[in-house]
Amino acid sequence: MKIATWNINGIKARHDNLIEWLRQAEPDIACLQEIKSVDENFPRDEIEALGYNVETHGQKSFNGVAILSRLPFDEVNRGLPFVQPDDEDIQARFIEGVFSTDKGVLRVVSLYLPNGNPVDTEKFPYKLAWMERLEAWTRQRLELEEPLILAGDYNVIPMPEDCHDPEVWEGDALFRPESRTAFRRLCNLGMSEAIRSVTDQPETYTFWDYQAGAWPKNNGIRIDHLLLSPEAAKMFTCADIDKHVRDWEKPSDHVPVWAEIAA
DNA sequence: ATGTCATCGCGTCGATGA
Repeated sequence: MKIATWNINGIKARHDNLIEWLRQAEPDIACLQEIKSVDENFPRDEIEALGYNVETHGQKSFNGVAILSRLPFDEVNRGLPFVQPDDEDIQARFIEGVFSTDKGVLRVVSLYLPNGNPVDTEKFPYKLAWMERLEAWTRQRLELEEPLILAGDYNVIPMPEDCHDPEVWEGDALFRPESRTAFRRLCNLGMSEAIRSVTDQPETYTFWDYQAGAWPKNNGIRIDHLLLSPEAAKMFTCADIDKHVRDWEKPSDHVPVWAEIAA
């Protein structure tokens, strides 16, 4: 089973690219971020025609996540649960789907972690608080001892080798020690990272800025990740990045990342 | 670390977010 994640940077702008990629890559489950659309406007018909069930958690203009799945959804949960009762999450950044496979239950999350810049505004503490909530949620889910995959745009550069020039990223919310530590804490719960399970190569990127010729210069960063619970990691077979998609007409600034598990 | 892009609001561009 192939599970992919892709920040498409707007479903309206990326519709044709998404359809083409689904045809070529044939993921069983595709987690999308930044659909930038309300649920009613998400173009489900053509995607459903390709054999996918579609569940979205959208909002107007910004954010928005979705899961496309060949397997039917047994359960869908929208929004990362609150830690504080007054901490109402109005930003659509989290959706969980539950599926039944031959090997049993499979849980997949599509998440879009807050960017956190500029760091001297309320955006950075919001990012860190969101990561704390994600860690608490994950800790609870791990008690179920089920295959669980957290896929999405984490807006975190885990290590210096995950960017072209670490000095440039010094102080940025994507590379701040607090962000990296929070990501590491999540991994240390027992979640393993799909791409780093198959390669330790530097310059393994998932995002290239639209600006300053970042793509032709390969000035990229690795911020899209798939984290696997121990039960999912046991079934893990391979992972890769669909880098070629960045060369298409009207590309997203992110490319798809995928993992395959024997289920 | 800016050679950009997507979205919205009502406007043919500016603000905003990334």
